[in-house]
Parts: sequence; structure tokens; C-alpha cells
Amino acid sequence: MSAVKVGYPAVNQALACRSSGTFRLASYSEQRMTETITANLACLRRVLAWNTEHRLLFFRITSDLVPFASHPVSGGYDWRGRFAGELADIGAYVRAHDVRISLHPGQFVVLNSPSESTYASSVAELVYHAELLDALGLDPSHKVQVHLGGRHGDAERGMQVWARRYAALPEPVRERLVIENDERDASLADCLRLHAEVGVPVLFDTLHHSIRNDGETVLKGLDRAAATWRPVDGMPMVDYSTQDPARRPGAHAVTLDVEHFRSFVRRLRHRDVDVMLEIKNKEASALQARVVLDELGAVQR
DNA sequence: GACAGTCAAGTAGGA
DNA sequence: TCCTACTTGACTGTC
Repeated sequence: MSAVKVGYPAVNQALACRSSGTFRLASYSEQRMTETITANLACLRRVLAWNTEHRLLFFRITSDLVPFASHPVSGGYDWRGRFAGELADIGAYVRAHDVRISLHPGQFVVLNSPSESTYASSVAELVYHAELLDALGLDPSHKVQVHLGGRHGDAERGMQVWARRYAALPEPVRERLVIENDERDASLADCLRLHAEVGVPVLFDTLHHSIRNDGETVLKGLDRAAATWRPVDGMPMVDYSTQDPARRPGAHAVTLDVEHFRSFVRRLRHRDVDVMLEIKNKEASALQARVVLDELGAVQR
């Protein structure tokens, strides 16, 4: 049976705290920044403790952990210096419990944007994400995942621009960045082409692939994406979800389809992957997934 | 305390 | 042309 870590994104709904607290730009002050980051880190500690207690060893940290981190307004605020001890402690906890971390910047990161200012702010945002993982003391197997961003009227050119700009990213960003297939801008085949050109690992999303593919099964697609991960990248990460039948194609389900997940894990067989459950009810689904993994004898690395 | 309007940022697709 | 969705609702002024 396969070795699998399972996790959920950003929010633990069972705990009465959020690690994504923010404020309005107009309310910005150093004091507000310090208070918000302090509270966010305290919550993150609670969430990580809860996760390890429940054997959920994969977690996506919110991009809002440090609000306005890449915005000029916080340019003079040294969050890495002020919270160096806190961040190092959290990172040590992550390493001690062998937790895998991912980050998923928002839709405003458009590396191939025709707008120079959007390109510049996208790079700044990616640098923040890489710096956060660096400040936690985590190695390059902890990833930052992005989508292509847009086609801008010429899909082929959009990919070329993306590849060129990826290659020009600062090394600490490039070594952590992975690209995820979606049903709109970049199919798995598109992502694999980018990998062939510039070496970026491909994070496989099961739901997006089930909507847009070239006729290959989820397992076949997963294998092709997994082959793009080098040892230094760690186990391939996979985003898992099923369709919410009541909403548009691509909308994530509200609850885990346990039977579907069981079938998915069975078909993994010998494959070792880290599975991020993109299910709306977060940790509740992750707990159900753990039960399934235990039932099937999947090993927790 | 409840509510509604709004919030740093981009893009594409559908109504 | 406007609205919605996306990794995610949360913040804030008003009553």
C-alpha cells in the first residue's frame, strides 16, 4: 500500500481562531501589524498542534499569515526580524513532527501578465511566500503552488512568457515554486510542457484534471505529474477534490465523498503522494480521510 | 451585537 | 457591461 500524508488548507473550523487575520489597508499601523501577526502565529501553532494530534501531517498555511507582506505599505516593517524566534519555533515543530507544508498564493499572482506592475507585484508576492518558508527554516520540499495565471489572448505566448519569467525568478522562489493544472488556463499537458522547458514540478489536481484532460485517466495524469518531482522536491503533492453537484464545474465539494476517496486511495496502490483535500469542510473531511487511510492500511510516512 | 457594504491585487467566462 | 469565482470570508462603519 502507498505511503500518504493527508491535509487540508488554511483554516481549521473546529478551533476558535484564524491564522489569516487581517485589516483594512487604511487601518495600517506598525502596532496593528504586530498585533495581527502575533495573533496569527499563535493560531497557527494551535492548528499545527491539533493537526499532529489528529495525525494530519500535511497543511497549507494561509497566505495572509503576514498581512500586506508584499505591499509597499509594509515596506519598512521587518516581520522576519521581529518574529524570527516565533517563526523558527514553529518551523522546528513542523520539522520535529515531519509535517509537510504548502502555500497557495492568490489569484493576483500572474507571472505572465502583460502588465509590468502586475508582474512586479506577482514576483514580490512570490518572494514573500518563499521568505516565509525560509523564515520557518523549511527545506525546498515545502512548496508554493500557483496556476498559470492567464492566457491574455494568446495561450501559446502566455506560456512562453511564463517560462521565461519563471527562469528569471530569484533562486529561493524558483526552488519552491510548482505549477498546478486547472481547467481554464493550463491543462496538465500545458503544465508538463512547462516542466519540459524549465523544469518546474507539476502539482496534480484531480478535480481540474477530471474536467479538462486529453483523455488520460486521473491515475495516468497523476503519474505523469509525479514524474516531474525530483528527490529534492519531496513527495509529489496532489490536490484532491470532487465536484460540488450543485455548483459550476470545478467547484469543490462541501463534504468528502468517502467512497470516491476510498476508491482513489485503493487505486494509488504503491504510489507515495501527499494529498491536500480541497474540500469545503476542511479538517472534518481530513479526519474522515484518515479513517479511510487507516482502513486501507496506507502508511503514514 | 447584527447587518451590509466593502476590501490590495487579475483574469476569464457567463449572465 | 456587469457579476462571479478563485486558495479564503473578514473587516468596519452604522444602526
